[in-house]
Amino acid sequence: MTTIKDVAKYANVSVATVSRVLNQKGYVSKEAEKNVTAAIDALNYKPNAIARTLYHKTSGMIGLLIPDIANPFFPELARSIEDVALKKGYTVVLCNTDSELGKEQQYVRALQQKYVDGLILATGSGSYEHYHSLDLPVVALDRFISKDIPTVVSDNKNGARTATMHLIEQGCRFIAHLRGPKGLAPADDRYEGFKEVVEESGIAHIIVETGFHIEKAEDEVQRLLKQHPSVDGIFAGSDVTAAGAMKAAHTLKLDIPSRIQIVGFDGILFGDMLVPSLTTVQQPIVEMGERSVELLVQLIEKKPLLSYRHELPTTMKLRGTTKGSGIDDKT
Amino acid sequence: MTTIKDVAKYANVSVATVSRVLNQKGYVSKEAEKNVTAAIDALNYKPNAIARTLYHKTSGMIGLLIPDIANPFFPELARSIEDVALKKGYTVVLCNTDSELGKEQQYVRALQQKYVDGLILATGSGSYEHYHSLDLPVVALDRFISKDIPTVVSDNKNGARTATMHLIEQGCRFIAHLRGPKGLAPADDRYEGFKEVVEESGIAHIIVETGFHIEKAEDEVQRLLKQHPSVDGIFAGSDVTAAGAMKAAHTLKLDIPSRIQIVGFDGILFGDMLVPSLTTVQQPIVEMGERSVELLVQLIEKKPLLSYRHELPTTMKLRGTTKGSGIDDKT
DNA sequence: CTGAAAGCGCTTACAG
DNA sequence: CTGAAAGCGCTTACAG
Repeated sequence: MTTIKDVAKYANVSVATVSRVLNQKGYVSKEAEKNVTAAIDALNYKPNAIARTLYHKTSGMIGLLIPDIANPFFPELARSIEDVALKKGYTVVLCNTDSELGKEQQYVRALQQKYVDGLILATGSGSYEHYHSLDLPVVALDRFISKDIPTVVSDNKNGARTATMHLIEQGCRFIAHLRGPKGLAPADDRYEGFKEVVEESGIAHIIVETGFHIEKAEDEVQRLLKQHPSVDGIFAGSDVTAAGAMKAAHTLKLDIPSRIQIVGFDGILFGDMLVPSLTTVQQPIVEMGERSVELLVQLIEKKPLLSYRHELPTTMKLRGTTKGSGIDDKT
Repeated sequence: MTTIKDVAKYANVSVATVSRVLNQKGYVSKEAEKNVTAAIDALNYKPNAIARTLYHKTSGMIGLLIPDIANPFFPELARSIEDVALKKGYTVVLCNTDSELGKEQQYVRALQQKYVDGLILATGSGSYEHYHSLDLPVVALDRFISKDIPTVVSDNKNGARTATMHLIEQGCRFIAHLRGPKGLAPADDRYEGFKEVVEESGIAHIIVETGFHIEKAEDEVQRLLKQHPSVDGIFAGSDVTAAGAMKAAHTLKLDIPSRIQIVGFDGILFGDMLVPSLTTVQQPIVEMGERSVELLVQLIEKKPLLSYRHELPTTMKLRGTTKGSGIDDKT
């Protein structure tokens, strides 16, 4: 690799002068600048980012900690984060933690040693104390960590309310909720929203613990529908568990949506690949990714934040697993 | 951050000695070692990876270039790559190129400036010349770049052969192939495998260009099935296009698999979430990721490679979209 | 406007 | 066995 020294020699100036034209700061004569630029071109010189990092203590890298990129909610999120980061000149290091504290700490340590400029946390082992002593900009995404850490979430509770009301409006009289992991704020909020609406309207309901696992959802829904044949609506805590519910309904030969209606949560791409396509609460996944990068960059640049909690609105996506959308409506 | 100097001062030795115990090389007295270790603990010292990188010209990072992490084939691949990399002490930088040469070059440049140790290329704009002048270890994954770049692919041709034969064995008499992008080696190989089998066996067939896009596949298959109602089997070039075919069949109220049978290619997770679950050619995704990291590390460590072409076997995954699997078989 | 020098935090010959 | 010194490739006060 050619270095700044080579360029300086070629242009007949000092390395300081080369550095000045590289960074467009300090005075440089037109003459010198021309020679340096020519030398850079001639030698195809690219400044060494590592040396710069060593001096500036800032690497232009951000760490993205997620549970598992193979979980279909995260690729879309990661994609939008990476896009914005690239635009802002940052590079993204991908870290799959499986929500294990050990892996999380291993990553954080490795990232800190590399002078990453900040972290986006979309994972949580449940214990977050160590992030406070981190002395590193951190943004929580789709998770709540603490009040002094900027948080980007979608409006899970209202999304859940809307979904539940939609099921009621479409005629459901006994609604099950497939509840995500207890203690995980988004799952808890969706549960709350569901509960509020069914209780306000006096609709029969039942809660099933499925986490966010498709197999678990499939098994539990099969059991549920056998035990309670009058269940005619399911509000799943995620699109993945909604897919599990659809499989269960299909196995029991219950038609969707005429016999049983299903609403998911997330709005990930594969919901549209299902048959019928999945009615769901669309999270603003792209905006969530964008906002979290923007906040992180503000933190990195030590600009003041207007707000520490960013709750983005969800939208109902009416498709084939509920009535009244015009699609797949067989009633 | 505490530095090696702080540790040296605390332990009453020189920085050289601290460095020696850090790297376990050179002679250090028991006494000195004890003091240094104690100082490291007391100060919670972590060596600065950037300074090390500057000296060694090796960063412990590898770049992963893929078209789009939101394309459901890549998350599983990225996950296995990241897992193996972590075990081997490497960190993965995620780069979505959209198969655009410009983005690709922008990334490669940024990564080189950061002294990444190597690149895994699972993307291709079609033009690869610039990788030869790169002077950086590179492995091609799911792509062929050139003979002197180690390549990891699955046995696409044989996988396609097996899939096609399976359709024939299950009684198909007119088979369509949804062909992936022309010029992309894996898509071309699958097409070749399909063509060989249908020609050997004299089965009626038709080729439809769908790329790897679900909407395109859905539209084209609808048109196809109207125009050629006797088509009773579809070999899709990917699981995503298979999902498109399933949607089309459903719209036309053609039962799967009794009226039309479908086989996908890839074996990504969501195939099992469909109803009926998708019969497909399973690529050894995890092994592909593992192998590519192993090869890259061998290259980085300048160890000799036994082979430059690694073709991993696929397996038929019999599920509900073809007959004879025992699942969803309604004939 | 420009260059010599110190420093970012390490590692490793080289002397001793 | 140990330390002083040079060097990895930059940047930026400081003098001039």
